[in-house]
Amino acid sequence: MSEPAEISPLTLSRLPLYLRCLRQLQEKGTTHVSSSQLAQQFELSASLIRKDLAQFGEFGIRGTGYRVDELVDRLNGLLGLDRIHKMAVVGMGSLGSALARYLSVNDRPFKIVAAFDVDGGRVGSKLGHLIVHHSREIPEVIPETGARIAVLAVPASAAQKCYEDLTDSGIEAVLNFAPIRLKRNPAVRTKSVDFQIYLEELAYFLRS
Amino acid sequence: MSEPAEISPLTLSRLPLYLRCLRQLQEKGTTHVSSSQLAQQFELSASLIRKDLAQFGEFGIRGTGYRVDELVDRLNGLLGLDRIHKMAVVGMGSLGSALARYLSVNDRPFKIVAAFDVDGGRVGSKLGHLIVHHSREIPEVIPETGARIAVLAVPASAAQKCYEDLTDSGIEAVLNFAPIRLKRNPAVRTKSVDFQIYLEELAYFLRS
DNA sequence: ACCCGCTTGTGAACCATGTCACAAGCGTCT
DNA sequence: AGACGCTTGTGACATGGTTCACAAGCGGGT
Repeated sequence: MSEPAEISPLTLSRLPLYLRCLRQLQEKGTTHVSSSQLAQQFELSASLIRKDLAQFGEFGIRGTGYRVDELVDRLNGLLGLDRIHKMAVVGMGSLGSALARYLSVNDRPFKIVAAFDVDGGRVGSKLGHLIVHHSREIPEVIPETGARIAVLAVPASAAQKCYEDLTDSGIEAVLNFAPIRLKRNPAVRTKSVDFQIYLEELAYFLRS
Repeated sequence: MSEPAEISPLTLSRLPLYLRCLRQLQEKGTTHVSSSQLAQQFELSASLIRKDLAQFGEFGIRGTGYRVDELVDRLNGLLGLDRIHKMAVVGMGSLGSALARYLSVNDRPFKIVAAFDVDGGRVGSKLGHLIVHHSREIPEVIPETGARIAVLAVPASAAQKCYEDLTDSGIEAVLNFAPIRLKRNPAVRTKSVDFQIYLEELAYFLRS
């Protein structure tokens, strides 16, 4: 079809999934894969996968399927995973530290370039070869480091303030883990991950 | 209307949000609230909130709004948050430990009653006043403790095996943090939280 | 007792998403 | 070269969710 006008959010959420699966196939040496093979990997319908992929041009080969290498490259480019993404982590409590470790490993193109906290015991300490800054230094340090993504792992009471400091400092995307509904800056892509709410959703199914 | 036939998943995901906001209002001493007041707290439309709430009977008062106390009680009951929910945590790495701390605090009705890992250095250690068991003991310990919810925080390579052990042991709901697409047991409510994928989604918006 | 303002509950229109079914097209085998 | 099997790309349909608009109804003030 035409060029990526605007990917629908649900399609977008599946692309990284496809990509992950394709990389596994790539490592196994598989060169081609059909939509129905992909479909049974995840629990999705083959036609949905085809529709998702067809939005970015026709790179399937009828009768054969998709070339794994080509699809990986294309999706990587589409998602912007062919560049390095610099991230800042705010809040170095147990969750923030775990996330820092968790998100920067692997061959992923996400690198942590700054860390912040307000706790005197943690400010100045080391995260790998990074120094933990005080959160009040966000406005200076963020532009210096060039971070564009921030991971927010502070207590709910501090989250809104930190969020605003970050967005004011030029951060363009935020992944929030504080259990609070942020008042969003519309210019900044903001995604919230709220464990408490997930648990409460699960609890609903256990009211037997 | 009639009794909770089956709540749609999107409605369900908003109910905990409402509840959290309502509890805050309750603490501030607010007795009544209108759908439009709630709407501007989150970024939702008032009519959506009314539709969500109207599914469980009419407890709004026309001209006035909703009674906060009543709504809190009703939603609490609906989500099953008026009982204690026993949870098991599997994988006590940095993420698992952080989650354990994070999810069991507060006045929330979720209590951790068992913890598991495979690492010799961690098995036998203490989590609060709990002992960390070896994961191979899942089939015995889960039924003993009566846990119905499990939090999976193990490496991707171990996740499917652990998931199956858990569901075979009577676990009824799983919150998975391993970066992998689980082959699900249809009898078990399974929710996956995948940080890597969230980051990749955000990266898409940064391909300037 | 009545009126008036405000807010709910809800049917209908609108939109997004996913499913189905099938024509178009590639590759292979004879 | 031609026919066949398989798989994609895609239009038409079905489903589910949200917004809109408004009648119904509560409560306070006169």
